Amino acid sequence: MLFTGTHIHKLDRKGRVSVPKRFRAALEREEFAGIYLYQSHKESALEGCSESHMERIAASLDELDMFSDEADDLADTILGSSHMLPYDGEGRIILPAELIEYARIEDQVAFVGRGRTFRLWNPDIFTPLQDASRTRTLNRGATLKLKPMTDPSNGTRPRAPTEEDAS
Amino acid sequence: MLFTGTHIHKLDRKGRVSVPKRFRAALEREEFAGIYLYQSHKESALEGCSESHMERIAASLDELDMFSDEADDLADTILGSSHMLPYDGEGRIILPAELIEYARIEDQVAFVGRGRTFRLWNPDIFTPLQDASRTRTLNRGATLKLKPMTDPSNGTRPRAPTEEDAS
DNA sequence: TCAAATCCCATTGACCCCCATCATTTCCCA
DNA sequence: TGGGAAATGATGGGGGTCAATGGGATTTGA
Repeated sequence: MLFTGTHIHKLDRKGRVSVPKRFRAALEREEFAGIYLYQSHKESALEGCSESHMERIAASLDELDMFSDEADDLADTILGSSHMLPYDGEGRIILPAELIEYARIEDQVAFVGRGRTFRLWNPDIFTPLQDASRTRTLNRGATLKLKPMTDPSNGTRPRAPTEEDAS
Repeated sequence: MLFTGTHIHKLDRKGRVSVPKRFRAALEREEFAGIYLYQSHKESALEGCSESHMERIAASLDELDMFSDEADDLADTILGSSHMLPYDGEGRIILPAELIEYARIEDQVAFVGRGRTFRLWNPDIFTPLQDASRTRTLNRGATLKLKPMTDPSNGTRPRAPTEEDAS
């Protein structure tokens, strides 16, 4: 139920690309047989997630002030630009032209796991960024402070994020 | 539940290596029958852990600001570069070429226990480092401050008692 | 009526299952 | 206590299976 690893697949001339088997397996329990994609506002990449995660995003947006500029912008960029993409019989999706263009994808697509979400990249763009990321992490001496062990019986998050988390 | 000791195994010509029995035993209760590996950002080695440990990493990342640069970097270097490697029937994994190259592994692999995680090394690289590290520890007179015993519900029992234990 | 989406089937190559052998440790009993 | 048998873990390799891919045929919808 985690998206991990980097999987590079081909974009065929019909605009189709196979969703990695591991990712499909992580989404097995979802009601909708497919994925959601929207444009990343930070990177030249696409954000991908499950239907239930998309609902979580919508719910979080609901909690922001309905009329704040921030909520407006997020709603537009995430919900407004998101695409619901069903698999075909072989577990492929059709990448909409708008998204291909936005992420400057050519003939290959890198599916990059980020835990509960994932990203789609042009591998030629992602690889150097990942190297840079690794270097920054090393220089920063960053280590991740791990959460205390939770009940191993369910492995899920203990709570929903709150506004304090953003501070 | 702990990874301890150093175990050197052979990498065969199909790129497979046996995971030490002791390590597999430590992972017995995991849902996923296999291990996760990713490139260490500090050493010429691979970091290994269980699925539930990877879940912990993902959950910890989730708590950082979703859009912080640091969380982004860590997600790319850990979650994005991790490989989910299932055992075959004999308890072996296939080491991806990318990881073999990164850790400069040749025909042997050293599995080095580090408690809740472990590392994979080229033994020729690890052994001298281990000697150096032992010397440093001695010179420094380092001592470890032990945590108090925690609740008996999960951590303390090393394993279920077997009939042999009665003897 | 045309274009795009979906279905269907063929191909291929990597991965995984299976079994056979080898090495090591453990066990048993003289 | 030593030697040998049995059990267990590590290693090697063949071949079947399935995920990824390509492309034609059929349907859908504008």
